[in-house]
Formats: sequence, structure tokens, C-alpha cells
Amino acid sequence: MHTRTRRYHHGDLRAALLTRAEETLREKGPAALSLRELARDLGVSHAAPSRHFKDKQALLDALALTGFERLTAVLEASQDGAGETFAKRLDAMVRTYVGFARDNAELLDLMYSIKHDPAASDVLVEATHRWSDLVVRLIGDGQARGEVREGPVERVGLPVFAALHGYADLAATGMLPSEVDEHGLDEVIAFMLRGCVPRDVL
Amino acid sequence: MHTRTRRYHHGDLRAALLTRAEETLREKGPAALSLRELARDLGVSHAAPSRHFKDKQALLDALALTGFERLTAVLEASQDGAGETFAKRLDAMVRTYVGFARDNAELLDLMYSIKHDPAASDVLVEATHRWSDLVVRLIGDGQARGEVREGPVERVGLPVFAALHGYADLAATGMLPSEVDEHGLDEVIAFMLRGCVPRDVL
DNA sequence: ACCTGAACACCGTTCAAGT
DNA sequence: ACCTGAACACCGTTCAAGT
Repeated sequence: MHTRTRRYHHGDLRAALLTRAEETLREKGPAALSLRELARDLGVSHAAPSRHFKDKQALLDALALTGFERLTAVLEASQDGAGETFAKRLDAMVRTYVGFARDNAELLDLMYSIKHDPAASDVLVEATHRWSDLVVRLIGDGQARGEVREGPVERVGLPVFAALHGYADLAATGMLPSEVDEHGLDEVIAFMLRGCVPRDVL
Repeated sequence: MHTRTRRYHHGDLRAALLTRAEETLREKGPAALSLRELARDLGVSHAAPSRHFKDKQALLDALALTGFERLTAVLEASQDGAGETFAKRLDAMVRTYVGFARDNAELLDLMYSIKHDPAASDVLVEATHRWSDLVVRLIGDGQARGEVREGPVERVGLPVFAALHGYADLAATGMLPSEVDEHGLDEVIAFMLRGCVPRDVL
């Protein structure tokens, strides 16, 4: 690839490994991710990655962490220009999340598989909390405005999150016939709003 | 384990491989599933499995297929004594599905990962259709009774399925704090019913 | 028909040794 | 501090040969 004579590696092997790992994950799937092939791609010996990641799992953890950081960043950004009403803020968040899931299907899968690993690192657990806090805040604000039914936020928010998580997974893994996926998201958002409706309405 | 002198294998190696594979999947997770270890566990040579499954993927496909068969069986059974109303039938189906997901978390994961593989076999695709037909029938019957809003069944059913799939995944992978999981399912079912409510009500 | 044993090309991980 | 090269114990897959 790059023909300069290299004594060791050109600079930041750690970052290069993560970048290349994500490319491979996206292009060839998680099964094709091998430390040795990564090292080969980057022109270092197969043992070199171990200086930066104690084992393969540590690299996957680090990769998942970058995913959570990017996800929370776009989700937070989605709330900025979204407007005031619960309907508009929910719409923005859901479309952003599903968009991220479509664009990063394999990465999101990795993120979830690591999240429910009991040995997940602290920084990683913290990253997932930042994201669930966003949902909690969205629901809480909606309740404060009288646009969402009363009740403990986790209980009101849980079905919303379940539907969001489920639809994003279906869409990202290509399990929806394309003509369903076309307007499916509109349908899901309307469904969520009906589910959130205050008790005096339904 | 069994001490009888065996010339080759005791009988049905194919079935024994599938049974042992599911045990390993359940106890040690998908990463620990190796053809060679399976063969060792069953006391045959490492090449023996290839007589029954052309490669590892073929064994996983067969395992997923048994999963789909058992899943559709319990789901169909759930509808028998469920009662007449849409609410009761939905309740029965959702609880049965989530129960299956909890009891077979790793297997269900495998089933989904294979389902969205473009090279999925015909019998496997057919098995997944039997299950989506069940959801379609549930929604269609609800509409006929005037208990579910009008519209194309796929469009009405999609958010229900998304929420079901999403909640089952959260519950099965242990991502719900136990005090949330306690009453979470009731909350999700009520949410689904509000989402399905006819247009003249909401 | 069903299984074995050896062979091949891959892994992840470890560790002395090099620069 | 960072990387190499050899070594070890695993994989999946294939194929001649055995019963």
C-alpha cells in the first residue's frame, strides 16, 4: 500500500488497528475479523497488536466504545434543532437512531453483544448509560409538557425503547421487504405516539 | 460417559451432534462451538461430522431450523386456549415469544443471524414465514373483530413485531434491570394495545 | 454407508530477543 | 517503548484409506 521504507510502524498503530478493524467489520462481517489479518493489512508482525490490545476482546471493546461515542453524539445533536414538542423530538431521535443502525449495522451488533457481556468495562457501561439517559430525558420532558402519560420514566420509556431497538435491528439486518421499510418507520413513530398518549386521552 | 465398546458411533450421529451443539451453545455461548470439540465430546474423530454436515455453517443452519420449528409450535399452541379477543390473543403470543427468548437466548440469536443471511436455505426461509404468518393472522383477526385499526396488515403489524422483537431481545440478553423486567412486559403489552387502537377511538 | 488419520492452511496468545 | 520471529495449542476442511 504505502511504499516508504518503514522501520516499525508509521505512527499510531493502535488507531490504525481500530480503523482497519471497523472497515473489515463493515465489509466482511465479524467472522472475518482476525488480528493476524489486521496486522498483515497494516504491514506489521502478527504479534504487534498485542502491545496495544491485550487480546482480541480488548480490541472489540475499544471498537464498541468508539461506536457508543459516535452514537450518543449524533443522538444528542438530533435533539438540538428538533423543536419543542415531544412528537418532534421523538421523531428526530428515532430517525437518527435507525439511520445510525442502517449505516453501522455490524458495529451496532458488536456494541450490543458486548454490552450484555458481564465483563464489560466501566467506560463502556458508562457510555451506554449516557444513551439511556437521553431516552429518559426525552420521556421526562414529554411528561412535564403533559404530552406523555404519567408514570415512572423507565416504565413509560421501556416500550418505546423496545420498539426502537427492535425496528432498528430489523431494518439494519435487512429483514424488512423494501416496500415495507419505505413507510415502516412513519408507522412505528405514529404507533409510539399512540402508546405514549396521556391517560385522559386513552 | 457411556462405557460400551463402540465400533463407530452408537447410532444417530447427526442427531447427537445437534443435541450436543445446542447444549454447548446454551452453556458456553456461540464462540465456544467447535466441530472438533463436538466430535471429541461424542467420541468420534474430528472428521466424522462432515459426513452429516458439509461444513460448520450447515450444522448451524440445521440447529436454527429446529429452533424455528419449536418456536412456531409453541406460538401456535399459545393461540389455542387464548380466548377470543385480540387483547387476550396478543397477550398469549407475546408472553410465549418472550418466554421462548428467555429460555433460548443464544439459540434465538443464532436463528436471527442466520435468517438475515442471504444464503439462507429454502426450508429455513419457509420456517420463518410460518411464524410471520402467525402475526399477520393475529392482526387480521383483530381487524375483522373491529378491535384493531384498519390498514394493510404488514403496516399495522410491523410496529407490534418490532416492539416484541426488541423487548424479547432486551429481556433475553439480560439488558433489563430485574425490577424493570418484573412488570416491563405488562407495560409493553398495554403499549401495543394502545398502538393498535381503532381510528375512531384515537 | 460411515468413520479414521494425516495433512494443510489458518487462528489467538505468549515470550525471548532485537532496535 | 515498540516491534519481530518462533513456538504452542487450537481451529475448519479435505481426502485417501480403512471397516
